[in-house]
Amino acid sequence: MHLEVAERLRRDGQRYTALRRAIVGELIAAPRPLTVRELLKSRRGLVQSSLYRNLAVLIAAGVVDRVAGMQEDTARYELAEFALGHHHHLVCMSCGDIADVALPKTLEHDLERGLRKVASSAGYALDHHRLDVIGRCRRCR
Amino acid sequence: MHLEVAERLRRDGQRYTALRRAIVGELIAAPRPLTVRELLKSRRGLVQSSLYRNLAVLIAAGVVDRVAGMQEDTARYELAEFALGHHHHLVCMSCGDIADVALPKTLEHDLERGLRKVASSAGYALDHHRLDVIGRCRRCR
DNA sequence: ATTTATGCAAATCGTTTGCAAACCT
DNA sequence: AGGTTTGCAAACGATTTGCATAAAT
Repeated sequence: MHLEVAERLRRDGQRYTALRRAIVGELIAAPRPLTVRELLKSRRGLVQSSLYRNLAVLIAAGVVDRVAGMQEDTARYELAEFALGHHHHLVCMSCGDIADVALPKTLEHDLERGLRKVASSAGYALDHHRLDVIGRCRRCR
Repeated sequence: MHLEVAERLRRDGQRYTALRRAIVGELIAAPRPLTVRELLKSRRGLVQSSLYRNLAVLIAAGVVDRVAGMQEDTARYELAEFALGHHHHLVCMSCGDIADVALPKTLEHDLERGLRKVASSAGYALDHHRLDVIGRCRRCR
């Protein structure tokens, strides 16, 4: 994975520094998208501004995706699709927790096809979509 | 529409003040979700804090929904589903513009069914979903 | 040697809150 | 009067930026 990431950064004219490697390592280890606060706690001595700057670089290089939580005041970050595959998010409306989910392939396919049509008939060129499933997690039921 | 809104506020123990009426009026007139900045410009003398407070009241009463834009740093507001019907958003990844769209009924229905299954098998109780279609609008093609 | 990344502190931006005056019933 | 809403200013929290130092090529 690190090799792939390094390659993507190189293609974008960016270095794969120790800090970036550490951040990517955390994201690889995490079972779900992480907030900046979580990332900061995971590594002592990690500085906010550097973290934000590196996340921006990683996003620009297509290595990381920024995803919105329930209350959109705190962003979360996860590895990009090339690493995690296409998926969506289950968001708990009570505690804000997030889990990754994938749709059945046929449904995802139908959806994709429908969206392309809907987008083009509105004059939009479809790039991608994001789908969040809002509900209550096991603990918050 | 204002009658319906008044009723919902009343049910929530809230008044339908002139300011709230004005805000709802703007949202009714708008062809798409509006930002706080847009709402502020639309009415001279409208104060930020009052606007935010009233939006909170309207959201709590189920009259308004808050929706996330592309770069989730600026929220947008629109009338709730009871007024606009269930729909999704086309978001321009270049200019950030937003348009409302609906999926074909059968697709929406299949999606709903699939999501319920996916959610429950992850231990979540489905509440609702949000689907954003990201692309480039006509002008940004 | 020159460019790029980092840490630290200060600045920004959207949003929220405290408080006193205005409003409604 | 008694509780609610409003305006204004200050407070907040997430994110960004300026600048001097450290690291990488």
